Amino acid sequence: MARPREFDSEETLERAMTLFWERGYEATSVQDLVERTGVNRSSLYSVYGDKQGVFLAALDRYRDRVVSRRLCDLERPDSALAEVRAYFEGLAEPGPGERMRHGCLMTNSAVERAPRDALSAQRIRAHLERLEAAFGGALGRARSRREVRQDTEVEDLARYLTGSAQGLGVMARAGSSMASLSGVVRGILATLEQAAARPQGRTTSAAVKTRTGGRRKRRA
Amino acid sequence: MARPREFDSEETLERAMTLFWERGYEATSVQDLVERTGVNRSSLYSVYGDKQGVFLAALDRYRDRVVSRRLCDLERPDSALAEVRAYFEGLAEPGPGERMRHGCLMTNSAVERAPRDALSAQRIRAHLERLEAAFGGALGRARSRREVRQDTEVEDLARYLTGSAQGLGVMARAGSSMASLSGVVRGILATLEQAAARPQGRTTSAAVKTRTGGRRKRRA
DNA sequence: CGTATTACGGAATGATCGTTCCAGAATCAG
DNA sequence: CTGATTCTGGAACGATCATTCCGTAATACG
Repeated sequence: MARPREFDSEETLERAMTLFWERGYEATSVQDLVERTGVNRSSLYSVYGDKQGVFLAALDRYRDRVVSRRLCDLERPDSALAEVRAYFEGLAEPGPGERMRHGCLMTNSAVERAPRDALSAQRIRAHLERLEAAFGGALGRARSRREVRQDTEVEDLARYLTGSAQGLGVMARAGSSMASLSGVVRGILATLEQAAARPQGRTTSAAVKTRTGGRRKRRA
Repeated sequence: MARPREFDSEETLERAMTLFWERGYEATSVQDLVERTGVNRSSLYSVYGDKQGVFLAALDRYRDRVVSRRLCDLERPDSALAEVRAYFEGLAEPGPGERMRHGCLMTNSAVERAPRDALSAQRIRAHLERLEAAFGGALGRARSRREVRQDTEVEDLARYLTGSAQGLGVMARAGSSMASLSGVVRGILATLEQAAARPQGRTTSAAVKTRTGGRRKRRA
């Protein structure tokens, strides 16, 4: 009915998200957002209401794009141990555009925004529950398929993996080298596999490969 | 030689530290510091130089008081598996004054300050290395004493524990319930113990309690 | 074409930011 | 007590903060 928008809201949100990801909420001014997105102040305010609105929209985009892409395989209804492993191995890879150097926007926001912004806190809580559910689902199936021990405490393990993922984000943002991050991931995976591996598997005795002959380890 | 100070620098730093711990760096204004510490702006600036100076002093105090107290047992030259366990169990306890609800100042600063402040980043890096060294030392001795398997990758395990501790701080700050935090700690410990326990230990066969008769699990 | 409607560009708002400055109060050496 | 020295209280600084306002440009409908 009237003058159409001149800016692409996808592109705008993407840039805003990246900016918040890099600098955090408080250290990002509206002026910074204007300059980075190329969108005028008035337009930003008319679309998103205020700075918090831009941030929440950016956080939602992060969830729907960045997080969902990483969790895609893990959240499939047939995911199991291999997908858990792949998720963490993916976290230690350079990734496109060195974005991981800034950590995880959810983790960063959990630290900086959750205690001061109820709406952010709500989204972050939901994200953590989503992560835990994804791990729990995969681990539960892994147990059903006897990829891990039958007495594995799936809930505890899922919680531990959720926490470990947050820790990885913190260390990445603290400037840990990629080698060091890989070390943490290796530690997480090694620990997970040792904990979950069927006890018969690692002994030197002859009683190996009983029951289902399923694979036990992927990496040589 | 002249008029003496009217404020106690110990008390001042303690309060500044608590404030930064609660709100983070950017969300804490110098005005907030003045009001919380009761010290005048001029005095704050004459003693600490600027806001960053106050923050760094607060961060150092956090390291020397809060962190050192928690790491005290773990850093003893005879610490081993029990001290690692005790460290994480201590993290899930309410603690004095509900301080843990704000997470860990080091972790918070790693996220908010490290990418933007080289001096903070340096201290945080040192802190992470300190944590890793403490875990590594204890785990190394645990291996020497055959409390854990001989093929335990101590370095990987230490890195994983360091990361897990950061993750705990994030979740605490995100508002996770104490029960949930306990679950994460339980997951970390269970995973650690499963990973480190001698493989013969958990089988249902009769070959239990061979070799050194050391305990394997504390919690029933 | 004319007009209603929307977006744009940028100036202007008051508040708050970190920091500085200075006059007066308080303490010491002599 | 006197004078030198240091700390204190608070005003004042310019810069920047998030937000609002408004005149103008650009489109769609009649």
